[in-house]
Parts: sequence; C-alpha cells; structure tokens
Amino acid sequence: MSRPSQANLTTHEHSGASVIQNQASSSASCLQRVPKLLPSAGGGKAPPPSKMKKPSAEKDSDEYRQRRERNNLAVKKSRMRSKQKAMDTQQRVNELKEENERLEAKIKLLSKELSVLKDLFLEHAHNLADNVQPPAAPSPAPNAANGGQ
Amino acid sequence: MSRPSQANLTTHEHSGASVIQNQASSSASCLQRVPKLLPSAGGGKAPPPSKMKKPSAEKDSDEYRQRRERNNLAVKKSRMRSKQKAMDTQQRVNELKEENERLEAKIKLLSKELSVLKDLFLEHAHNLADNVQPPAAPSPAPNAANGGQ
DNA sequence: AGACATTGCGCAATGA
DNA sequence: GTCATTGCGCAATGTC
Repeated sequence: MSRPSQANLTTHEHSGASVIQNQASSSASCLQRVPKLLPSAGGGKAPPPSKMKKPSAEKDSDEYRQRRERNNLAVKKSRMRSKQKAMDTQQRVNELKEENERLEAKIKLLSKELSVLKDLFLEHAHNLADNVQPPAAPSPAPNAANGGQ
Repeated sequence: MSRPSQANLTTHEHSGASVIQNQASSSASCLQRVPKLLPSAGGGKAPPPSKMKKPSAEKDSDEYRQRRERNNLAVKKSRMRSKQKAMDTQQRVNELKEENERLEAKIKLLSKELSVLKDLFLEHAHNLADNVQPPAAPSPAPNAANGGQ
C-alpha cells in the first residue's frame, strides 16, 4: 500500500528529460556549471565561495549515490502521504458537512413532532378544564393563538 | 514591488546557511554537484549526456536569472498558500466536528423530551380508557346527585 | 551509531 | 507574455 512500484521510480522520466546528467563511472567530468543559488547579495555577507562541505570526493562515491537515491525515495513517499492526507482531510470535511445536514434535518423533524404533541396537550388541558366545569356548555373554541415556541 | 527585500532572500539562512554555492570562484574547477538524476533504467531512453537545452549561454543571461528569481518567488508563494489551505481545511474539520457534537446533544435532548410527552400521552389514554369504558354511565356515581329517593 | 522521515529550496515543464 | 502549479532532486534537520 505504501509503495506501489518503485521500479518505475528509477526510470521516472517525468516529462522532457530535463536535467538528465549521468556521472557514469569513470572520468570525473565536470562540465555544466551549476550556478544555482543566488549571486550573493549586495549588502549581505560575502561567504567565501571556496567553501564546500563536500571535498569533491564523496559525491562520486557509490555510497553517496546510494544514499541520495534512498533519500529521494523517502522524499517521494513522504510527499505522497502528505498529499493523501490532505485529500483525506478534504473528504472528511465533506462527510462531516453531510452528516451535519442530516442532523439538522433530524432536529427539525423532532422539533416539529414535539410542537405537535405540545399543542395536543394544551388542547386537552383546555378541553378538560372547560368540560368539567360546565358540563352542558362545552365552548367550541378548540384552538388559540399559541406559537410553537 | 515584487521583491520586498530580496536581500534577505539571497542571504536566506532559514536554518543554517545551507547550500550557498558559488561557481565563480577560483580553484576547484568543476566539482559542483551535477550527477542529478538516476542512472537510467531498464526500458528508459538513453539520453546522451552531451545534450543540453541550454547552450551554455542563456544561463548566464541576466534575463534568465531574473526569470528564475521571479519563478522562485512564485513557487514560494504558491507553496505557502497551499500549506495555509491545508491548515484551514484541518481547522474546518475541527469546527464541523464540534458542531456535530452540539447537534447530537440537541437531538438527544429533543428525543428525551419527546419520549416524556409520549409517555404522558399514553398514561392519559389509559386513564381515559378505564374511566370512559361504560359510555352509558361514565360518571363515577355522583354521591349526592340522586340520593333524594 | 545508521536508517528513514520532514521540510525548505531551487529548477524546469506545464497549465491558465 | 507572465504568473501559478507541480514533480523532482538536493541538503539540512528531526526522529527513532
């Protein structure tokens, strides 16, 4: 479930080949400059360019390559899960909204039922009061102006 | 207006200096990292490394740099909004859950009320049935009504 | 001590 | 044409 097929990952030509660079094996090959990052700012600091964490070696190392690949996989997985989670959350919102509507409808219905019963009760009470008192003259005033609330 | 203060961006030490790399320095001719991408795979193509979309020029162009910078800003903005949206969605879930609880509590209360009223009704009905059983003589024998004889 | 997971960032392709 | 989105790799960092 977590990993469909990482075999494809290695292939992974997303679109147009873009930066395909292969350091292959032999020959250090140092073409292509990588101007990445900013050209330093004016007022900022002036970090000595001759500073690199990686002493040139390490990068060609097989182990480095392997670590990178593993990390790339991990990153991909993590991002996938992140997206999935987002979608799940969105769906949850929809479900909750639906349930909310259902509950509100139910409340409406119960309220109505309650209102009817209360009215019946009131009517009964009036009838009883009126009937018991004057047995011969039941006043025909069944209903009154009573709001449900 | 697009760049509030790129001075900081350039410096941009979000955590700890990260990848500040400058290709314009002496020494270390070409050890930048470019091994990007994977070593091709089984069915994939074999992209000749000696092929670059960017004829070396273009990249040094001021316009290129400018475009990149602008895109970087756009990317940042987009990602920020994306995260914000995700958080909003999560919060919505919480709100909806709260409201759901509220509604359910209300339903419970209404149901209880309804139940009580119904029970009262049943009780009354039984009483009536017992008392009104004999339609001819429903009155419980008035004590002094006909005692004259 | 290693391995995996997260996160910020830049690049490039694509969408609108 | 510009900006917005998205997939990807890299590196730093966090967690176990």
